[in-house]
Amino acid sequence: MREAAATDNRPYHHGDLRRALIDAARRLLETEGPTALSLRAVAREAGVSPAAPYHHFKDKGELLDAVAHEGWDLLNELMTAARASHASVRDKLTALGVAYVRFARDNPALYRVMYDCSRDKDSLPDHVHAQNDSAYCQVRDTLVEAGADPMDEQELELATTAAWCAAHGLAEMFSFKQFDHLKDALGGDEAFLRGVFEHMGIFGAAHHG
Amino acid sequence: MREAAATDNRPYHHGDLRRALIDAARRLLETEGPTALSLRAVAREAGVSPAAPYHHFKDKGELLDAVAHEGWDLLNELMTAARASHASVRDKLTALGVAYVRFARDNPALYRVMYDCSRDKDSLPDHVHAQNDSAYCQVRDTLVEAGADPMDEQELELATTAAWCAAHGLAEMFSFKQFDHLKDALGGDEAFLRGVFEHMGIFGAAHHG
DNA sequence: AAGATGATCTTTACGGCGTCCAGATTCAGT
DNA sequence: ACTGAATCTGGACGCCGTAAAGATCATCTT
Repeated sequence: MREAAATDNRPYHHGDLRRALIDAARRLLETEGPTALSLRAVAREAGVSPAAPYHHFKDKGELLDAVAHEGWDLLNELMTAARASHASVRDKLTALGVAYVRFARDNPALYRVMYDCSRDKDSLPDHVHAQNDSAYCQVRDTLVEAGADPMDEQELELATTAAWCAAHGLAEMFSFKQFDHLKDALGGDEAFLRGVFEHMGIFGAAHHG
Repeated sequence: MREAAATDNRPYHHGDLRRALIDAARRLLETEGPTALSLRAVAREAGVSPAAPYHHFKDKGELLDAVAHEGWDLLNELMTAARASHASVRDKLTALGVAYVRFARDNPALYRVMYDCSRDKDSLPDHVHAQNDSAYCQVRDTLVEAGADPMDEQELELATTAAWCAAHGLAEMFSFKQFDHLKDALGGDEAFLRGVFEHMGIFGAAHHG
């Protein structure tokens, strides 16, 4: 299987295999789900031998880390946009929570990889928690805007952590069919989200009534 | 618990292999972690051939389902006890939340299996959500005690769901080392838990000053 | 220009996995 | 005691992650 075929423009050395592998992994993740995401399948999808990825990633875990990294970046972007597109502090908080859960709903496999990678290391990636434009910091800063005392660091961290936990919990519960009838009764996913947030006293969704 | 005769005494037909397999799985889960939990390893631990489990479980998933089932039962028991051992409604709610997260902290591998099995089916087990003494119903009933209107079914379900999500989110975040400094600053795991719950407006942990 | 060097990719191989199948063994009902 | 069903073993298949050794190619040195 040398070069022979003129149509097979793939050279022996792939241009940017690292990039291609990450893309292939994300493609597989969307189409086949997380259980189908084997290193060999990714290599196959990228049109390369099963051992090729080892020249770009130490092991399967490192490839998944790279995929997860892009997931966190995307989430950070979405939350930045959500925060920016509302005026009042209350609306910003709600929008942040809704954007978070919506991301998890729209990218369930990616969301899972993001937390699975973190769990394997007992640690979230730095750019999720520490970095300035991280999702964590966006929530924290908005809480300060909302009146939290930035001097009382512990309370502020607790409140941000509480918000993060609440959003993550809702994101994971969201897909269970046990809540389908509630979603229907309330008139859709979005209303369900806001309804739950209302009761969490964190994301302060608009209360009706 | 029936013992597995390690000597040559073992009869061809195991007494209760189904039971022994579940116990072996739980033993492996505690000692080796969730990644080491293969069907073959479980069979090995139970002193039986790799194909033997197939006479008691359709596939690996069904064995995990059985393990998860016992996990939910244990969680239900712990929450029943937590609820019963406090007088005031507020203390009951706090105790329920703390018991939940404590269970996840003390049985991380089991907790993981419980939700992985559910996610694979997009559905929580019935006896977790519907059954009368389920964890869900315990929280819901306590919320009614706390003054929630049982006639307003939707609001009650939303509040219970919010509590569930909050507890699950905290349970999953708990192990990340990002929060270690907060735990230390607050004086331990327990204080951290209560601190977060305080901000969730659900489990109504001990009032702030 | 020629050759050496190192990076990249392939081939092959190993052990472990989930699962199926054909036998061996034992139990239960006649 | 005989028969049939239930239970367990041994072996096989194709997948997986990973490692080692060889093939191919880009680049740097001279």
